[in-house]
Amino acid sequence: MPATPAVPNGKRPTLADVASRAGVSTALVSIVMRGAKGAGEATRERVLQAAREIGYRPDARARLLRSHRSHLLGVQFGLQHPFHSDLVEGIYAAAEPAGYQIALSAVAAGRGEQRAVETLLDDRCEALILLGPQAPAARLAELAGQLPVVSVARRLRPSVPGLEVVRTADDEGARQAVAHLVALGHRDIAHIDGGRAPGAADRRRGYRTAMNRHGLGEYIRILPGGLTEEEGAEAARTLSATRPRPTAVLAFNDRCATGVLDLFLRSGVAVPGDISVVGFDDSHLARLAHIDLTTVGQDIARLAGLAVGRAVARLEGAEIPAGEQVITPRLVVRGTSAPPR
Amino acid sequence: MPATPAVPNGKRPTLADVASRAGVSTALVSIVMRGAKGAGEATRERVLQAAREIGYRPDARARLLRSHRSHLLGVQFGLQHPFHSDLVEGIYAAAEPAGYQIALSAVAAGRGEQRAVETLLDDRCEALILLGPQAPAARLAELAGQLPVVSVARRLRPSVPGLEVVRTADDEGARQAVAHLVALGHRDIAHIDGGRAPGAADRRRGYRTAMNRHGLGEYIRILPGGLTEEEGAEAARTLSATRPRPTAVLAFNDRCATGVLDLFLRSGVAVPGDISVVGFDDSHLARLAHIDLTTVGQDIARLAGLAVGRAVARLEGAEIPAGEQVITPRLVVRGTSAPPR
DNA sequence: ACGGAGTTCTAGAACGTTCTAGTTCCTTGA
DNA sequence: TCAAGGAACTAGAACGTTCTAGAACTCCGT
Repeated sequence: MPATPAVPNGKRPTLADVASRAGVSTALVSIVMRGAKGAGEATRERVLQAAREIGYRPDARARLLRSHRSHLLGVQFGLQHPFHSDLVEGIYAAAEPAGYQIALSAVAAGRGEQRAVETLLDDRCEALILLGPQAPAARLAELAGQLPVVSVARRLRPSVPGLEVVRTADDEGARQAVAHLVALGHRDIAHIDGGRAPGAADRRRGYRTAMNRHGLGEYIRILPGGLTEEEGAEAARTLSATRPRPTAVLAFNDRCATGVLDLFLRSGVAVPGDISVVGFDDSHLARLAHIDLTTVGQDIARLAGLAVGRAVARLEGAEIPAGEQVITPRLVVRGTSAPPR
Repeated sequence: MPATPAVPNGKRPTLADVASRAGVSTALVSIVMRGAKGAGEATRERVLQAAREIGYRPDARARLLRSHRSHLLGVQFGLQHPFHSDLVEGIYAAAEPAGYQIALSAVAAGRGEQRAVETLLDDRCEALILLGPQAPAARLAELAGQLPVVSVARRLRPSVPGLEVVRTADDEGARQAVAHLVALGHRDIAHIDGGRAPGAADRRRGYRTAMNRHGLGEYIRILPGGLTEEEGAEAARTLSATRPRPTAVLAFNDRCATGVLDLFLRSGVAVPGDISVVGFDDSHLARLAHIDLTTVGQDIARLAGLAVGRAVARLEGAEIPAGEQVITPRLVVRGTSAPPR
């Protein structure tokens, strides 16, 4: 039972408490706690022992207040996006070994991006990592003027000065999906798009150019969709009533594709027998055995690692040209795509 | 364009900067920024103007360091649980009007509860709200000895002293589900459980007692499940091969139920024609038009509000007896339940 | 015996706020 | 005219750290 309350008064133990117990100065305790050099082996042990005994934990806020560096990366993410959850998981994993902490700020109903970013700034984050930000480019530029900012999964055109961008080559992903379907023998391939969501424009463009390149321009059909299951199902409803019905469909993302799958199953359209379905993201969802979705894999760990990497590089003064890191996606073939019959 | 950099040197503007620009003391600026009384109307305007001009934002950490109160609630949640996302959303909404800020700390692969809680403590949170904590009761008790702790959606038995518990009456929920199915005419009702997940034991118990109470003890069948789609699908696979096949199934939660639904659809078992399916949580998932799941609704907004409320009450010194807040769930009947044929 | 070079340690000033205890100045009532 | 009371404002000490100097001590070669 190492951590009994053990505080003289009611307050939380501080450097001074440890110091007086170990019979040294607070400065020395600080040195020991940070693992800095400049303390004798014996004293170090004694201090650590004292700290352990009274259950001392350094006060992160006081620490940050004093030291010029905060080693804090602010991450803005959407609570309702599984893809963001996966990214955050990757960001945690990448930040720890680099010696940085993560401050999370969620975008949710009644809590917009503006607010989310403000709290991060108030917490003195050194850099911002924004997942799929929807804020206008001007706002991002303004932020980028204040501190390093990394935008993940959103293309910015023209590029905002000082802003780092880490994204998947969405157009290339769409091209790969189309190529896969064409190789299977499909010709009539529809696309359910993501409207104004980040990446949607690129995926739409990639689909269109791929179709044209394969000489299938006449089959191009883009249905308004979105990034939720409901919007996918809605588009699928339209699709299933269309004659002739396409033999394959590329959905904006996995959530959207799941909605499509579900509606098809319910209305007796066999997948992949009657129609092939391809998603985008390779989120946890797609990998589930009972969904088993063919999808365009975004390398989430890589995106996260790169986002952290760019932020850290900028912070550590590397004079890298602010720029775009584009990651090539990789098609993951699973059970929802097959030759048309 | 109100927020140009506008800082003399490269640093972020501070109270002193505003003070010298407005020609007053830092103390007065502090008063004005906090909206405290004790400043003249004219000066107040002048200070605010100066602050606006140089783009001043108070430093949250310095502020917290000085003022004894931090008005910070630490929230631990699971990144991969949609139900937690919904709760967090509700917590944000409840905390704001109460004058509290939220610090998020995620539990993810490679980042356990221990670590998540430690960072919250380091940030000097005043109270902890733990969503579905898995930590042993002893650990929770230890925490509760240090600061107010609210455990959401996990029953603790025997009750841990000093710990606040906010939860849904899981057993009652299961009873409602069974009653609904029985009223529809079902007798052979199976339950896919949640193993060691928070709430699972209570739901299991509720199912069992309800079955007995309706004189259906001989039909009791509990399949090992879990809280993910995969585990639900796995159990459904077993179930669909069982003869005689139950005419209804109560799944541990909505994710699990979704897995069940999907497997049934794929294997040609009609829902609700051949078998009725009931979930638990009423998360976003269940409400999706294409899933349309009958489910036991947890009042998420209420749970969140209560969690914040209890934490705040304890902080503001209300000497409420530490105790359990149990919320009665409400069955939401949708499209996956119908009379057996 | 002495100067230099490490080491190990300490005093005290930051960091950007809020808080306590005043001080100054204006009203106002007797 | 004067004290009392309040409003408007300020100086300076906190808060719990880290950082900059420098002090005290040891170890060496000369």
